[in-house]
Amino acid sequence: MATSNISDNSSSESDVPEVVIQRLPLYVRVLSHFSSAGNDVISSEQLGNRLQVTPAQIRKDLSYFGRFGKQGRGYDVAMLEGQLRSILGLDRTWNAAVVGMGRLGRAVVSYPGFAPEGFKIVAAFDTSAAIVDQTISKLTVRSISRLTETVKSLDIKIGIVTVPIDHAQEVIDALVNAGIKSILNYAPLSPQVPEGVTVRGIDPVLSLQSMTYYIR
Amino acid sequence: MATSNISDNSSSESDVPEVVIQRLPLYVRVLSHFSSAGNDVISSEQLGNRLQVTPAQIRKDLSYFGRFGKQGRGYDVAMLEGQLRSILGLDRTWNAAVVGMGRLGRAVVSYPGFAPEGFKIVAAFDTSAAIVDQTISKLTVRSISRLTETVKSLDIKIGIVTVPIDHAQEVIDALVNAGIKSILNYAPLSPQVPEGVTVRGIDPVLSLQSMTYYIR
DNA sequence: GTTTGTGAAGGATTTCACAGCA
DNA sequence: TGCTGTGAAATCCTTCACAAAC
Repeated sequence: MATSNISDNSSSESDVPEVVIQRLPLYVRVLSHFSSAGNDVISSEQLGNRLQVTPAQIRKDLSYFGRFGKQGRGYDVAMLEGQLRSILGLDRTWNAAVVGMGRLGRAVVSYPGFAPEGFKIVAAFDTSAAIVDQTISKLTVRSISRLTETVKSLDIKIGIVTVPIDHAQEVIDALVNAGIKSILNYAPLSPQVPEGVTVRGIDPVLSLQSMTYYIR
Repeated sequence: MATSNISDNSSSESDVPEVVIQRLPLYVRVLSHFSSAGNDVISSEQLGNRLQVTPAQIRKDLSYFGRFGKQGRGYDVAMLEGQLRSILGLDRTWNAAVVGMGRLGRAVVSYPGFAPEGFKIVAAFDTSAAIVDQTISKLTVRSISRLTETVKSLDIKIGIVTVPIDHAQEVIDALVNAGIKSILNYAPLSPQVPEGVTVRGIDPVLSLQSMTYYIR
């Protein structure tokens, strides 16, 4: 986990390296800025400059999925963005559930950055009777006992864990039991998950702790 | 980022791979849990099990820094934790400044996870006259024009960027100009920084966008 | 002239496997 | 016996360099 803090337990990967998959969203982001700026063609060198990545790496990464460029010219910005979005599964919306409605969970459900990218938080869970049934950011908090049922009925594919560390593993187990295969984990812990479940950790302390090495 | 989303522009690295440095904080974390649980010896296999890392990798990682174990026995938990903390520079406190006191900045300054790990947020900055001079979580918000002066006077070594994307690069430039070498960036952008400055990005959307590949 | 796509080369990281020590 | 530390091997990832396409 850069920060990393990543755990991919997928079983039979096609054979695209995990690192490549993680760079694609960066490319999508730059392409979308580039097209907003009115450019409709981009070269691997221009794309690389924005991301401090070599042009060769970008071309190699893209070559895992097809031939998207034109020699002598570069890539059509809108087309490449569309292709990458489709490869990543970003050409649809994804429903997510947040578990843990303390300070952090509240911050997450009210974060305005998810929805524009197609990630919709459609349910919020907590154990505390004091919080269950409250309405937070238009979501009625549910008891965690209703997790599996809700995951099914609302077609939830992503779990976001914002509980304190001492309940994080059990919440992750519950999400896995409910059939969730993608988990965004804000708890400062490397959870155990079965094969086929992907966890990404968001852990600012871990990031700080590795940066200090370079300035100590 | 891994969570990825990392940019290390350090110049003359000793020659310890960056990935190794990023795993050390994970080891520290497990060691600290382990010692709270009352164990005083741990093997590379036990440590690896907790983190889904092979024992060989742990031993190899540690071997960059010295010989900390005892054959036939394992590692003294407290000793190893202390050594790793010292290697990472975690045996002291670090002062940090948050720039951008909107929703995200407020969440960051009130996050209780930094202080126990030795990261003290000692200053908060914003551009908006409406916010400057307000007190948020015991910090009086300062005008960004006082950045360099404050970095010096408060011995700030870490910058935390929580401004909107369209001001993020200029804020990062300002931090670099003020002499900051470690930046934790919450803005969804890969900033340009000179050599010798390390940036770690916290970017939940990017994490989600690479997970969907595996479930699409 | 420019820039892609890609085998081949190079470099980096991980894993193996075992000698050596407690 | 049990487990570390570490060269060597294996694997993985990045960069090179150039033929082909526009």
